[in-house]
Amino acid sequence: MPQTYNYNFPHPAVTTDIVLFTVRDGALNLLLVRRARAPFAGAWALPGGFVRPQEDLDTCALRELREETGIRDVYLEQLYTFGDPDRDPRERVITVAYYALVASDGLELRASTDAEAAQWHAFDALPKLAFDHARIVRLAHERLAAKSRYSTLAFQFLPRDFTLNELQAVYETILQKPIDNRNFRKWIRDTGVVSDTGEVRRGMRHRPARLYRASHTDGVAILR
Amino acid sequence: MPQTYNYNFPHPAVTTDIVLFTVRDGALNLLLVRRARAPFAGAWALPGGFVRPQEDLDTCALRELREETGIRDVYLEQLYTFGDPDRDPRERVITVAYYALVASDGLELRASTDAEAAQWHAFDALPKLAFDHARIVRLAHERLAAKSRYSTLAFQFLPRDFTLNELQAVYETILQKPIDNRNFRKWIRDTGVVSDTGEVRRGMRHRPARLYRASHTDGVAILR
DNA sequence: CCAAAAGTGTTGTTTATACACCCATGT
DNA sequence: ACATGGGTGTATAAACAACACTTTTGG
Repeated sequence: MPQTYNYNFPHPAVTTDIVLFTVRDGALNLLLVRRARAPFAGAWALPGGFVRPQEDLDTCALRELREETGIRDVYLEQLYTFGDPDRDPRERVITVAYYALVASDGLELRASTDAEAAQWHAFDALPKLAFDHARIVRLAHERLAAKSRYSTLAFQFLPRDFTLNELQAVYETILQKPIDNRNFRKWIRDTGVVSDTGEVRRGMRHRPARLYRASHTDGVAILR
Repeated sequence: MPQTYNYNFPHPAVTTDIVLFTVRDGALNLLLVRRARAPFAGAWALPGGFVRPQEDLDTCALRELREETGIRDVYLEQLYTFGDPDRDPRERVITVAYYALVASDGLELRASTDAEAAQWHAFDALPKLAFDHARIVRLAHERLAAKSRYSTLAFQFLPRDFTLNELQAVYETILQKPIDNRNFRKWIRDTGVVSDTGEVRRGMRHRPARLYRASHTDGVAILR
């Protein structure tokens, strides 16, 4: 006989959903999982799931990401809480949405043999999404673009060491517009958020690029 | 026999809490209610309460404000969701925090005879607050100050018609620092967010001040 | 020597800051 | 007439935007 949990007034279910971004081959991508069960069986959805009784919201988001995609060590930030009474046809489900950023280099998705496989999708060619997830994705992207303008958020898409042109390419991808590279280099250097490692990246068939890394140890610095 | 609500996995309770700001006599104030029941009986707390099954989160916040304080027609915006498993000693309670702004002129609090009276408190002389409400208040104030710099949020503290010096005083209150008034007037006029009503405020024992009102019909405009 | 990306300065424009006096009214 | 807050301009500094050529490497 299954255990039940009883309350003397109605309680909604609470989930976290995560919009995980990365930049791969110069395109903004995000991670979706294919739903195995109804509702929206077979549709693509954001990774996420129910909050456990003794679990912090951030912890829940990280756990769900790890369980559904095998990915850990992401930059994670709360986005917004969606609580439309009818957003899930089964029962009242309030979702605390997060967005997360991860560098794509050396990133392995969990073996994707089963039906609940996680896959990267190009941001500008997304499939139809389950629930109100399209709305969540839209808001996450707005926040990503807005916050990139005044913080080092975008650094999270790159490995520890990177060239300034790689960083610029990330900004161009996020903001969806070209940036003047002299102005970009001046800006990024004047803010003091990168330090020259002294190393260069060789082996390309052109002039080697200096390697930089973020000056701040971890997290995201706010500029201006 | 009381009705119970049964689920086959644990569900947290969900509340909304509202940090309602106003500016009264040149000071930033916020509305607190005194708790009648345990936990924290007798302590001051943010107005708020449980989300009903068929109720949107925003609607819940507005309803709780109305019920506990009699106040309606506020500017309301979601702030952050707090879900520390131990933030409420009774059971797991996740709260979706909001902040709200209201003009203080002609504002009547609900009759405050009972123990659950709502009262305005000066922001820089707040009593100890119940739960994690002090943390919520701190975040709300940071957001208020930050967003005032690039939006017309602060207009919400004033009635429809106002003088530029009244508006400046509101900004000085929020930002906690003096502003040069020639620069302020230039800024606010160049952004085009106010229009001259042609009216003036007379009866003061000094030169009458021109009255302005927000150019945008309602809501908050983003500048820059 | 060629292709490819790395790297570098100057100028004009816009935006932010600092600062002090006259004006219109009510009493 | 005087006290009170309302109202105005200019000069300097800082931030931002536009723009094109030289350098270094690998093949």
